[in-house]
Amino acid sequence: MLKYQHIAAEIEKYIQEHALQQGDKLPVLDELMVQFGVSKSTIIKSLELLEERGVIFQVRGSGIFVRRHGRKGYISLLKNQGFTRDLDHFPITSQVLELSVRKPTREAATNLNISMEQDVYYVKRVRYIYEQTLCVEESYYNKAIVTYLNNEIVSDSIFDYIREGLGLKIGFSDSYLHVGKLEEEEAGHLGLHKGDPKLDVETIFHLANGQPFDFSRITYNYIQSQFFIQANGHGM
Amino acid sequence: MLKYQHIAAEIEKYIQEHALQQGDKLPVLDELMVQFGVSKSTIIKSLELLEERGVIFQVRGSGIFVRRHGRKGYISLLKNQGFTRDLDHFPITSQVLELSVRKPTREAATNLNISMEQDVYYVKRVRYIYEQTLCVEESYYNKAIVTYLNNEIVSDSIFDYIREGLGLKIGFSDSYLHVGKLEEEEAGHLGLHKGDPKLDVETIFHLANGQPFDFSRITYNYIQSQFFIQANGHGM
DNA sequence: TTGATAAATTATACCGTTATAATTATAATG
DNA sequence: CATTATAATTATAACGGTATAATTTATCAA
Repeated sequence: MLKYQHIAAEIEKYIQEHALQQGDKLPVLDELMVQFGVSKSTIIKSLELLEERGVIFQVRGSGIFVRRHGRKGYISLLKNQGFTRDLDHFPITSQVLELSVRKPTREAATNLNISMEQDVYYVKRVRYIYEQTLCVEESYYNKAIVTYLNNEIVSDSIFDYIREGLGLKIGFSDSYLHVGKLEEEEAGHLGLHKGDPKLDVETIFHLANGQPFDFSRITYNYIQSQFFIQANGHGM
Repeated sequence: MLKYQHIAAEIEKYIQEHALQQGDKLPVLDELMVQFGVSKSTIIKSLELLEERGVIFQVRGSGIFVRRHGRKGYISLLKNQGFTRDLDHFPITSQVLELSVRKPTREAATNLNISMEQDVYYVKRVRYIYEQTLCVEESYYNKAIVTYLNNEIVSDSIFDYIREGLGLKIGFSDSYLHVGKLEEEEAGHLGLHKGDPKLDVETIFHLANGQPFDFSRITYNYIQSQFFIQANGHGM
């Protein structure tokens, strides 16, 4: 693990263990430098990482402060690993409805940037939180990249497997959100009624080298659907 | 304007003017250094900014590449200025339903971190795209920070006024999303029916020094509601 | 006490450099 | 020709430093 990542993790751990609240001040830069025995630029890199993740914010001339969202049980739309992290104190289970190799739909092929003759893994899952259905997920994985999947992997965390099992580096993702009304079939899976509200999230996941490897559409149960986004000033 | 911001803007302009597509390669670091006549760290800072904004991605050992989302007409959930930027080719208009000084609700007071006796500006607007209603927005501005508002400002861009008119620096924001069914009153404003789907987005906007100054809830017309989010690997 | 002014604190911009890791291109090998 | 080894390219990590801008604190004057 890189120095700056390690330091960032240490600082984050410190914040959690000491239950620091929004606005609480952290040690100043020079102090952190001495404390961790690294150069200024390394500390700055760590702090930038934490700022990007929404853990802290920095004010020139003033200091480094804790930033914490108060609401629990919300799913982050930025960490694209979703539930596993945010809802880790909640009992999440998966039911695999289908796992097969097939040809992609036109839409999937376009988003994965492959031809319609190339093979993909198709995965359809229902996710539960407590006894309630959380969402239905349909995913297409480019089989040229994600060469192998089985029921065990798919029941667990596919992304962990891609990282550790296949040794691939996951990069960025583009998500598109739509609100609409449930179709009959979707409503059945979610235990809701046709015409009820739904949130569809389409995401294209890319490797660190820019190749798209996963196109997925998740349909959320509107009753369980709470999301949050932390935006930083630079994007504005 | 800072050097690295200026360079980032130049690079972004270059990408747009030359209509570069996803995957197209930009000049290498050393070349950019020479081209802009600045040090390596400054170029790196510019590229980090563009990466954070989802404009480019970098691959070690390979190069700097263009990243572009293909779909038009989607509202970014990260640039919290919303429409003005994303939909700037679409005719967006506002109708101010109310502008008044009042005491905040308990919820607004909590989120603005003030007491219920302190004054706030209350703004209620409907936003239209083409002839369709896009959303209804209710906002509470801490009057101790946003000292003055009038109808003209509120019809235009409140955030531009806060930045330029009041000289305040806007920092980060926390947004919370819920999907639900429209109430009678909301449906009326949006030209929809009670029980139709809706997306509620609550956002707390902070100044760069961490003070919350605006708490707003936007209810979107589900028919016009298309959003996108670009996530970067570091957050994962 | 108040208000203005100066000083100290603190994060940020920017410079320059060395070392390293990932990728890609090239050469060597069978 | 395919495979492997090597070299070149390229972004990233990490060091250390000076200058600057924003904020907070201390100082002083009224």
